Amino acid sequence: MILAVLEERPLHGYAIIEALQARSGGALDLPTGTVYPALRRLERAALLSGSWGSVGGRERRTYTLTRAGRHALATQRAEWHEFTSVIDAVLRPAGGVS
Amino acid sequence: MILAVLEERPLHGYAIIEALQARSGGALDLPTGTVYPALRRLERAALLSGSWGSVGGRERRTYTLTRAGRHALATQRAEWHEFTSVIDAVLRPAGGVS
DNA sequence: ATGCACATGTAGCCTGTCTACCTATAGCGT
DNA sequence: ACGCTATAGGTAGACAGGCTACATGTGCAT
Repeated sequence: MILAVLEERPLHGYAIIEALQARSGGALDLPTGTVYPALRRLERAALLSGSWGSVGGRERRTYTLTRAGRHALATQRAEWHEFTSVIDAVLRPAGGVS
Repeated sequence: MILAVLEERPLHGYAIIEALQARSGGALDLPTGTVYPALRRLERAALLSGSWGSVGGRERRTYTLTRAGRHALATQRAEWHEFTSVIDAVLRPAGGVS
């Protein structure tokens, strides 16, 4: 999901959290203790590149999707759809029309 | 998913694993170290009731959905659909037709 | 007799989310 | 001037749950 919100444009951590809230219609409210470590992991995995910048006196770390990140996003979107298909198949009500 | 496969009829642990494989078209192959502890948790939560029985000399623990289990299944199916909707909304490609 | 499918189970590792904290600045109202 | 709130980034430790690996034993076919 982080990769997805960064697809449009680079954002800093706090803005990523707000973007996730917005896109989910308020359903998601990921705490910073979840997002910041996740960003570190994604950066370590080279899917994001982060850079410090001072904007309006504020220190911001802005993250941008790398080429590998875009590729990973596409792959993981496909995996997500495959995953939900499998779960849906298992969860389908037993009540066959048979 | 375990609750879902038990909806049709009671099954023992090994058969639950096979049912999950079958329903998922082979995509799922949950190891016993995942399923058996899960069955314990579900039983402790009173969503399943298990009973030992000797079938063909084999000791089998057959699990049946409780009334609470059926209720939980319905609830969790709804939660799953809501959950995937939220994720899908976040993952949707940014490329709006706008 | 050997090995495979059936059948149940535990121990411990590992990952990742969450709660709870800490730090610091900008802008606003009083 | 002072405090509050939103903005901004971060860590530590608790906790849950899936997975690997291991342990045990039966029925049946070759």
